Amino acid sequence: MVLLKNLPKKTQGRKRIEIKKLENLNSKQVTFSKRRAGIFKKAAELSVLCGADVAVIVFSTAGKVFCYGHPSVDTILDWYCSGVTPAAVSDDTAGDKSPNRVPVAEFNKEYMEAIRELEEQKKRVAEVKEAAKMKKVVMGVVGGCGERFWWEDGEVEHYLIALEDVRKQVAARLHEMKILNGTLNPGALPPIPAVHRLCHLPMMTNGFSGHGGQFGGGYHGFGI
Amino acid sequence: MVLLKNLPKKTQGRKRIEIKKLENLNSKQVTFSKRRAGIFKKAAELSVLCGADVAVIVFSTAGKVFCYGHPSVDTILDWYCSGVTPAAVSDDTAGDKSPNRVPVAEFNKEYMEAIRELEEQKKRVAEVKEAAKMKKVVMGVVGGCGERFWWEDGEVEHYLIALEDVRKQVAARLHEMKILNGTLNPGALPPIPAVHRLCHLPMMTNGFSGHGGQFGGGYHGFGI
DNA sequence: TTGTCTATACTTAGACA
DNA sequence: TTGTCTAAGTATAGACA
Repeated sequence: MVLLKNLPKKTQGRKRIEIKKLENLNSKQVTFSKRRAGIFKKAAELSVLCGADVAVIVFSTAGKVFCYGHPSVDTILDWYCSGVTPAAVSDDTAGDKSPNRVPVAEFNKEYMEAIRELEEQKKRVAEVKEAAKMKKVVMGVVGGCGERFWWEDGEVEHYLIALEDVRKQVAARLHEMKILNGTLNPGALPPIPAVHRLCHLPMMTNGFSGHGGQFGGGYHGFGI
Repeated sequence: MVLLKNLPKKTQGRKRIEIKKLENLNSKQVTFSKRRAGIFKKAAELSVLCGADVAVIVFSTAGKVFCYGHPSVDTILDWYCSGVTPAAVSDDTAGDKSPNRVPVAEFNKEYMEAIRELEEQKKRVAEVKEAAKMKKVVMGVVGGCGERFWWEDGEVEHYLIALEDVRKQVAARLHEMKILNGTLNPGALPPIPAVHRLCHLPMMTNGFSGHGGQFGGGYHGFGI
């Protein structure tokens, strides 16, 4: 039975759209805002529900950065970049048969070729590395691509770590709060100083024993 | 009018859940899989619809890494870590009044304090930096946290860049394909070698002129 | 660990403020 | 650029394979 009352609808409601580049600038911006918030919320929910650690980084076409991370974007990036995952830490000399490698050998020929080339490059790097006599120093990158320096003592490292800790706390507190409710506008943030790429967590090379409580208080409770 | 036919429903349908830690291991794992896929799909859609560049990194509690990125996770991380965003590149000496800074001055006292401490740390680092006589060398980190070395010539850099290019292509091709359809299982991936944190894109310190076509062919078309 | 199948809960396009 | 309002398009909880 169909109601023919034909009462005027206030809106047409949501309309299906194709997933393709939005041409209208305004709707593109609006959609970007809404969906970005949606993704952050989903990420936060995944984090809470499953205890997962998540980082989401989004660049708008205008070049603005938006990000979300739990326990913090930097923490996730540190883990990711240093490959601290137990399941992922594999012996690089084991070759494709290692159970820890991605089982994509059959993906396609192109992939196989790339892998081969990758291994070759690795060998070359290893050679050069050895040629460099393995000279080791403590070092870091500060302030951006153009401002590299190095030192051999541990003093500077101390400052850098302290610096990072502070920044982490600030960034984490800022982003974590109320993301779940969509209340906080996860706005553009200042870029992470390159110093954060410093690999200063040698104790984390083979486990995750310290996942949760990096910042003492622990703002796992998304509340507030 | 209510239909009292009372025909047996096949399922109860989706049920509302609280956003809190799932205790049941199995449902936690299932939820993790489904929602993770959902987020990747959303990220891919955002990327296509709005031309945004996105990276999503997820660590399961088991320590597995799952990620999605467009144009690639590494590219996004490079941009993020080096702070190449036009809108985000600000004069660090400008202080909180700089229009490019996040307008969160009023966020709360804690934040203000943290910022203050941050600035102090920065000064200290700057001091030490100067004390180090700004000695500059080309350097990198290869293989992980424990294997640092440096060199002064540009030859090694060449290899490292080549290495990264190859890896980028492989990773990008692997993750981008069919994420939109949820067809490809965005499985756990090998960790990014620490070498990727090398800041080797000095030409990207002040603009985004080369966003899209990093890999020649350009796999913007998610199709296939 | 992933795919399928409902029935629902949740997200969001479009219009407007 | 964000919030509101609807109606409709989607994602997904739970059960099973």
